[in-house]
Amino acid sequence: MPHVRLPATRRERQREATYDEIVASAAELLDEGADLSLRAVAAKMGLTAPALYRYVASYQQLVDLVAFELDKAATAQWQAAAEKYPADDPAARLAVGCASFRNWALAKPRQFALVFANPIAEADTDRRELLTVSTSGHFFTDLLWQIWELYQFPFPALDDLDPVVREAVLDPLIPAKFEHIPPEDRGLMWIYMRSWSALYGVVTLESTGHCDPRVIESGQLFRATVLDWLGPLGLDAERDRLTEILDEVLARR
Amino acid sequence: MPHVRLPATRRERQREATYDEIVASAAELLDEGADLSLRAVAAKMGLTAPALYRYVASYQQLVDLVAFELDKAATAQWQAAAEKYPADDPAARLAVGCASFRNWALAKPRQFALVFANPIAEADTDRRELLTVSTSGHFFTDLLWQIWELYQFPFPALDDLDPVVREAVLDPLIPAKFEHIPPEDRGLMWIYMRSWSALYGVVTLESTGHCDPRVIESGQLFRATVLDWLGPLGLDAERDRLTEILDEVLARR
DNA sequence: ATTCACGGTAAACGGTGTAAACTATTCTCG
DNA sequence: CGAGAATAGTTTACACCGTTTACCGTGAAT
Repeated sequence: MPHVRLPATRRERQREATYDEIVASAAELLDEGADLSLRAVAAKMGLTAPALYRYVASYQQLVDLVAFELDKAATAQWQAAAEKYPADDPAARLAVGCASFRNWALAKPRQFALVFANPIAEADTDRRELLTVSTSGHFFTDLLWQIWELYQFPFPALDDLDPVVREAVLDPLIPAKFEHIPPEDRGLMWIYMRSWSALYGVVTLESTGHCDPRVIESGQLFRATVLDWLGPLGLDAERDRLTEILDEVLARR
Repeated sequence: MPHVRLPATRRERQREATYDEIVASAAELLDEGADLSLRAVAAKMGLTAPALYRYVASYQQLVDLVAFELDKAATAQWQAAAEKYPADDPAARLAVGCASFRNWALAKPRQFALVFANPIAEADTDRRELLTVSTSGHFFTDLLWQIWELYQFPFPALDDLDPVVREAVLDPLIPAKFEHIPPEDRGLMWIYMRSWSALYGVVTLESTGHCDPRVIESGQLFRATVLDWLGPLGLDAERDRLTEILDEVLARR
């Protein structure tokens, strides 16, 4: 029985494989330092450009597809690294996750830009929806939730939140595993948004190069930013241990 | 005497004017929502595309030129807004500056991406040099310096800094007015890098749209991020006043 | 067995950045 | 003043790009 994944018809399986080949070819292009283009992807697959339109409605959709899969693949990588620490040590896992995220962003700035710096118009609801299923978002929210379960750090009560923000944390439009968080604990999502903003900020600054290269090399800006969050996450007691873990992963780069 | 600016020869003046027309045309294009392209700029000027190569060696250089001028123009705007508060109130000026920066980034996301999210390879020394003269950087470092003169907030001693970082603050490769800061006070630059990283982070997150639109609309993420920096900048006593100023500017959007 | 959807092709359009060769104007210098 | 050089344009051409249209096999479904 040759590894049945879905009860898909033959044609459907073929189609799925073609999608895989599309993102594989795109990933190759990016790794080679070439720009991502519809025509180049088609050529690499031995297809003519218009053929790709059977799979993707526009160049933008190709980009979104590739971005989604790159995010997924990268997250799997961070997750694997994080799982060197046991499931009952989510703080260590988060430290590894953050540092791995940065390592990836610095190693593959073009891929990072594609996934995380790609402008998304407020009006474009389709592309917004794509955002909500981003794998990396789920990875980080889940870790934050586990840390809270263990360390019970404080977060704002719903009543203390701005009404608009309250709405946003109750029914998030951002990537997050929030379904299992009871509504009254959704203040946690605010902590998530704020910490993600901080992490996203340094990493974007460093990955796009709008920063002194020596500062990037030293990793101090990133390190300081992450360490500032240990307190708010109730991890003060773990400071030394987590710092060591962080430095170890950063050194791997 | 008709406004002599430089003892330039006739041709040089003509050339300068053409440069101005280039950035003006490019700015128009962006404001119209069209993409920036060499050919479109040329067409708008009534020129043929290759003619622009007399002024700019490549498309990338055109982008850099436009980015530089957009940054300059935008900074002038923030500065004008900030100067509604007196020179001896740099804290108020910084609050206005930060909020104006955000307002601009949200109002002109394409321009923001051009100036601040435009990837810069570490190797490209020419483009790196361009960064060091960016107007906005000078604006913010200057304000931070003035705030320090007035409030004397603490900053790390050179000896407490990572050696690589110490090098970077002593001889910065980033946009900053640092010449008048005595070497022993260059720890200030570290505070600048950290605070700029935080400001850049939220604003980029919001401007590129990788964020819940409702959270952007509320301004709470940005507000909270900025307010977190009042403490480190010695502005705790001014908290209420500065918050009011911040909210007033944010409401202008 | 016929129909029809699917996945591909070729050709074409308008757009992009860039290189080369050529030309007209204008400044500079002997 | 006139010759020569530098400057600022042109035309033409090339190789890409995304996208549309019309066309055509093959294979699945009725």
